Amino acid sequence: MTLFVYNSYTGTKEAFEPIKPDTVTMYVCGPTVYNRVHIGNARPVVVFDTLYRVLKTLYSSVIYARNITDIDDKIMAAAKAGGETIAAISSRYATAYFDDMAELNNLPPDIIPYATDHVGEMVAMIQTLIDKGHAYEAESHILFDVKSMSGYGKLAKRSLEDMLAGARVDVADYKKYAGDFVLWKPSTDEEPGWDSPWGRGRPGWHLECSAMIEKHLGNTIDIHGGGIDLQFPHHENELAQSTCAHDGEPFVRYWMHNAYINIDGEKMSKSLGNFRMVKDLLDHYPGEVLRFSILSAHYRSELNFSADALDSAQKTLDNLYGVLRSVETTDVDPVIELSDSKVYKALLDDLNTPIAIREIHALAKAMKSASGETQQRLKSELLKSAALMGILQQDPDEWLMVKAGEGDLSDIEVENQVVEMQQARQQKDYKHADDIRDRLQQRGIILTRDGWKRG
RNA sequence: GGCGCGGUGGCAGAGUGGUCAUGCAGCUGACUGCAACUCAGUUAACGCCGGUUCGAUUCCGACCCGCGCCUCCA
Repeated sequence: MTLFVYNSYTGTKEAFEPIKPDTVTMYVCGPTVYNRVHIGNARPVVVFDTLYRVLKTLYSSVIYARNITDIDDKIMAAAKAGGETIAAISSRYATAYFDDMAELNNLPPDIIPYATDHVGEMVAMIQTLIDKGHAYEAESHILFDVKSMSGYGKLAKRSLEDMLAGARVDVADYKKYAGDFVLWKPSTDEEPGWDSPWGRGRPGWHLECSAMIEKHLGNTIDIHGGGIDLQFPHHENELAQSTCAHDGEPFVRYWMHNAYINIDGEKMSKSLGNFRMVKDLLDHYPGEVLRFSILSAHYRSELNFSADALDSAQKTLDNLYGVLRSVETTDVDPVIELSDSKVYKALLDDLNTPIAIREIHALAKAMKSASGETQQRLKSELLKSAALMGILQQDPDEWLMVKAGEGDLSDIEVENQVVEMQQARQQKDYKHADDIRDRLQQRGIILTRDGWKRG
């Protein structure tokens, strides 16, 4: 089986082939930790987590690194505003980030490098770039000399001249060329800083990824992922730094970028208030609903988040879990060849998760009408292929009974009410029975053929 | 101003030069004391205008609309 991925660098879908036959190296840009993360930040995590799961089925070793940017002017501003150190701020929000991502069923990466742990490596890379004639010092800043690199702009597929022609931003006058970007900048005494050959200062944003990739994954990696917004300038500049520091060695074999999540702010705020942070969404929906919503669109398409879409995702998962619950699992777990799975096949085609989800529905439908061994085989295939996307792995009973933000009536109280209602029905005391039903409904209890559920 | 992306049924969202996406919602039927749940079935789309073609939602061009990026500040 071959994985195909869309390579942003070449603009085409390509058969994936790692440098080493059995090992894949993947790096995904993580967050700058100065606040709770936005749902948009969750998309690359969910997308590349899915890719990570798929890669693990194909290669014996997959090394996945996702960084934490813990030095940045935004963090400095937040620290100053709150009277805290940047370490306190970044550590608090990094922990919150890990919690949020875990709620969305994301596997932890193998390596989580922190920028502040790699200042030495960054300084070394700057020195290399200076020595090789790709960087220069100006007014205590070290700048990357864009003109020293041929092919700059190739990842973003734009001409530098075009971009600069239309730029609306003032250019710092110490730059030799307007396109040059900062590798190192000076810190005042009050600002966080590290000693360097060029004085006390701090690194430019793009540098950390180059330095950490070099240290943990090598000069050339297989996959580099992140949001499309990072393509330029962040990834373009990473590419420039790393390539120039390594005398033109290839930096990344496959660049992958996910599109944005759009939020209809007005609509959202009407129904659910401030809705953009993952944490806030988790107050209204289980993490798996958010994950399912993210995966319901192809990662390279823009995705619309709305209360409608999330409610629909919730309903869809409820239905799928309901089907799973209706089919009891026997002791025998049939051996399933993933290679026969249409879900797997869809994922191998550049992570076509909408098709994969369609095939999950097809499996569920087939499973319902099947019986015996066939049914068990279908159930196993359904569960194993859904696991590739990190969904449908919970106990269906728990999923259907317990939902985020519910739970003021205990299970036993509900049971008692249901029994009382059934008795009233048998005695044809329909008024009493309907009263109980209405009361349960108001508390979010839905009666079903074989019992009840919260919803 | 420069460069680029997108407009699919009520909503979300795939895909294809000529038979189905799929899900949620809706509708019809079964079940029910009536409902709900469940089950079976079903309606409905391809921004606008030209062109290519036997045939275009799918290819080409113009137009309209929406969106993104333009360099420490995703």
